[in-house]
Amino acid sequence: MGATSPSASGLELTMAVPGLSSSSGSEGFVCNNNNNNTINISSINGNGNMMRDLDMNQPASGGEEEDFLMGSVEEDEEERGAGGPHRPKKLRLSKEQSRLLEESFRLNHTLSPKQKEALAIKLKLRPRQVEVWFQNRRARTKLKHTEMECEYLKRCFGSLTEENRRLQREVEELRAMRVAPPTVLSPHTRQPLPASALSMCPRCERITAAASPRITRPTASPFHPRRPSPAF
DNA sequence: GCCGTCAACTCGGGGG
DNA sequence: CCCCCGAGTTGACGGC
Repeated sequence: MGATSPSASGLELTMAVPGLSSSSGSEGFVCNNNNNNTINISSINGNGNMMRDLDMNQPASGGEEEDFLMGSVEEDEEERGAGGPHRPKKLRLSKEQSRLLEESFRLNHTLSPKQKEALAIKLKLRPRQVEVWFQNRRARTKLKHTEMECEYLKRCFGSLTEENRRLQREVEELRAMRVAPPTVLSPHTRQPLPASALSMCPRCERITAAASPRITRPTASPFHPRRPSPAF
């Protein structure tokens, strides 16, 4: 589904801050990535994670998307914006990053700290970003599953409603028959069977002797084979 | 302009 | 107390 395909067409990640601990407490961190672009991290959020002033996106310069470190960073763009606390520009993971994340998600839906660290280094993301990606990915998976389950239950509800209606009709018909109940003779004794021994075939809607399959059809059950019921 | 997607956030709770 | 997680929310962004 769409979860695996980031719609980034032309926007690529440019942030690269490998090896930053989420509780390092350092500020004003600046580093260069492979494309000689600078990343400026100038503040820390409440959890001790550095979240602000990360310029992560620039329009791709028309190059190959293989390189997940393309693009450039404008320094301090956030700093002059309104003064208040603003989110950094939205990170769009590159195709390669998404692919690798999906791949590791397929192998494992949760990451150990070591795995997280390794993956973060591999992807040139912060461990926190990898962690968030996995959290969101799990949430998306669960949501998708819930939606599928919901659709399935709706279908079940529909078919059960229909069956309920049919059974109600049968009940009505049986009630009507009580006025003049049919006499079914036992094939063994040739005596009339009690009403409790009778039942209605739902398909042909004939009264049959429920307990003995040999009464009306020697080789089969008194009822026709059931329609396949929805599998739970 | 609206809407869907998604990275990143807050909050509360469980486990060690 | 710390770390991690899930749930819910926010806000940037792209597509229409």
